[in-house]
Amino acid sequence: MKEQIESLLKETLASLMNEEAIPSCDLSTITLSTPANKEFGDFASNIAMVMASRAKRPPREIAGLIKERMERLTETFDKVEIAGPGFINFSVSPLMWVRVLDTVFELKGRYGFSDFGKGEKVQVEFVSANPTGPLHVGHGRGAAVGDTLARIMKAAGFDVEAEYYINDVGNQMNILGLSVLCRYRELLGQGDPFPDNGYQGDYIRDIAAKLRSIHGNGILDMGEMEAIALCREFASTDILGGIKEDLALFNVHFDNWFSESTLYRDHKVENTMSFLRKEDLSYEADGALWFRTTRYGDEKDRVLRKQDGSLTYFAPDIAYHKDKLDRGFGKIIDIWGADHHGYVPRMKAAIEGLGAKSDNFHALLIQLVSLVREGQPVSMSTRSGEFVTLKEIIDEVGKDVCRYFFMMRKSDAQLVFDLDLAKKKSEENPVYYIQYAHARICSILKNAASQGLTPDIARLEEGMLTTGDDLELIKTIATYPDVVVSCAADLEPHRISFYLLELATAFHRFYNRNRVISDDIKLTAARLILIASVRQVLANALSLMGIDAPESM
RNA sequence: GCGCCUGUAGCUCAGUUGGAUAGAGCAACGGACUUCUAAUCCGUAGGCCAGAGGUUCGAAUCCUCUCAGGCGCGCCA
Repeated sequence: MKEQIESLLKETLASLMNEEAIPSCDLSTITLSTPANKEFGDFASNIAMVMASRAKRPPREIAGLIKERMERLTETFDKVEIAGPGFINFSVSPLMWVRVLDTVFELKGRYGFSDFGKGEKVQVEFVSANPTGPLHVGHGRGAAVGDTLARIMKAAGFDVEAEYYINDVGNQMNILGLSVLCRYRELLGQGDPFPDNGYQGDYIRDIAAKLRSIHGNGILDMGEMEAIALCREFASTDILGGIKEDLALFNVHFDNWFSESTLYRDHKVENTMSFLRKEDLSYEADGALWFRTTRYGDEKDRVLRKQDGSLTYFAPDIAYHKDKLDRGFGKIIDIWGADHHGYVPRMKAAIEGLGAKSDNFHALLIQLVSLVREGQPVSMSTRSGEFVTLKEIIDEVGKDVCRYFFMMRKSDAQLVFDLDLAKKKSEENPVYYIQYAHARICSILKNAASQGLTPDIARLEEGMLTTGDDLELIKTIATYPDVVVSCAADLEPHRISFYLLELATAFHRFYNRNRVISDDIKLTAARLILIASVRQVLANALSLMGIDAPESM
């Protein structure tokens, strides 16, 4: 709806500009706002005030010209008014609003989809946890945000690929191998001291036990390097399998799993290094190799290859992002923990050095999650193996609650996850509030069906649903596509959770004040169409969040 | 010391990129079940948008400074 009105406004402005009645300006920057106060109509434009200074005429005079043209569109508008310093307020006619329901019925599960993204190739990379241990709560938030964002951007017309980057190279993998080997030897009565920097969690013992049941004590006879390598490969495969299971349980989907080791195998790291040297973006100093990131605004140059000859984490990461660019993504979105924010300028510099624009790259930073149980913080530290896994939380509170809670805040705000609240099946828990609205509607529809009544858009009579709560509900339904677009455009998927709350609230209010099934046959038919539309939109929005829409509760 | 994020009702947070009288939900208080699910609804109360300047028709939003909290400033990953 908003889009329709916007394009009408733009047409009007374009014709006024042609007549040189108003100064020309960039039409693409024009947007409508929705006034906080209902008395000001459905949409408002400040365009007259923006133009006033350049036109050297009072804003209300310019507003008058626009109003006069727009008013002629009597099918669309009930009234167009000038208010305050020069706002133009549009009240859309109820009949226009009601037509939104035709769209919902026509598009069904695809209502809310658009071609906003115009098929642009986008990659969202998220979670990307090292395969050295199970996913914990913090990964869960990244998973929920990333998966939801990917779904939203698909709906908004982008060509999206969700990717998981597997850091399966480097020292931490050897430490993993060594940790498993030690536990394995322990099982066989050989008590080597456990390494200080080893992975402490019990899952390491489980993996060691699996190795024993497969290999017996055969690994004891191997050379140290060979044994570690075997343990490393077995453990990372096993852990990655577990990660995949947890993500599936969480309804998180990836299109691609990208292994860091393939960057080396396919010489991409090497090629990227020589590319940088050729472009004079790297240089030798103090026995190390540096990237000139300062050329692109970083505060200091960064090391690519250390004095000892090994590469930093940054080096393969540049190769990885070069590979992303080579795959043709116009937007590269990385979802990182907020503690990596110092890494952003460096990566932006790398992107520019590789010949792309820094806007092609977006780092979405996810702030910390802290757990609270019975009012007390639950202590977590990865190093000691004392952490709460994602799976434990899902098992405790359920997938739906978990996903919703992770999306309740904008991602750069810290999140307190209250386990007691999450488990409450009451009004305090927004997930149940929303799902309850969906279930209620299903219940009414079932009830109606038992009386032979089914929602049929063809039987919607003109003039129905044009007032009061009915109209309010329709207006809320109508904003849904705008919400999806705004989430995608601003990379703020959390807004969808607030929209759901708003729609559920509007429905519950409607339900308590109005009857759907009544003696009034025409009104009943119309309201069945209305609530069926609400149900559809609830289901659509929930599905973008990967949350179920239950038919009964 | 430098940089980034945060600061909005008692609590937890929104605020559509600068718009009109700053909004929800909890908690508090008062109401609504013979009626399609009360896991719901209606009403009341609650504010110097951390503070001070500035930019303009107009600021919670942009700029500068101050204060408070969090996080980063490796040839770690």
